[in-house]
Amino acid sequence: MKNCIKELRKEKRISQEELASAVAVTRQTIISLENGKYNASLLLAHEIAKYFGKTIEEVFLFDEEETN
Amino acid sequence: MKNCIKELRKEKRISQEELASAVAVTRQTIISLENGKYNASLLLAHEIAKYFGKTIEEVFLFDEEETN
DNA sequence: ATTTTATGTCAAGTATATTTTACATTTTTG
DNA sequence: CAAAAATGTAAAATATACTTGACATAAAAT
Repeated sequence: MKNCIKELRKEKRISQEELASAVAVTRQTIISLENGKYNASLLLAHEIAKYFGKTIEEVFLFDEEETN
Repeated sequence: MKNCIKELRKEKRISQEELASAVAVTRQTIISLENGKYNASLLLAHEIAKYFGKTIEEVFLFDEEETN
């Protein structure tokens, strides 16, 4: 699964640290999500989408082929 | 977070087992989600929503107050 | 009434998400 | 250029999602 967190964050011109505290997680978590190291939980995905005023499916892109 | 998996499933008149295999998880997982024992992962949420032809936010209801 | 099918519970195990801490590198700013 | 701010890496610890298997009860079917 891909996401456009980094792009949305840069549009808003905020740092990883600001986003992290806005959605109540660690900066490490934001880094890992942006760099595709793992997937957000449903709650975190919701918080992030809400923060950017988007829907979950707008922020997280589910390319088919990943029913891993 | 709440969800209307059980309701959607009953509308479609399918068993937990059918849903489970359709989205490639265990029946246990479906039971636990329906009974609110834990939250789905983002990927599973997507699979389930897709299966029912809905968006994630239509199936999973994020009552605010749960930034636990 | 009894067999089958569907739903539920419990507990232990594995996998993955998130935290914490500490440090290295890159980018921005004065 | 030097200092500060932002981004990145790595590893160990904790939390939560998901699996497996075994068994109990409820609902539906014959």
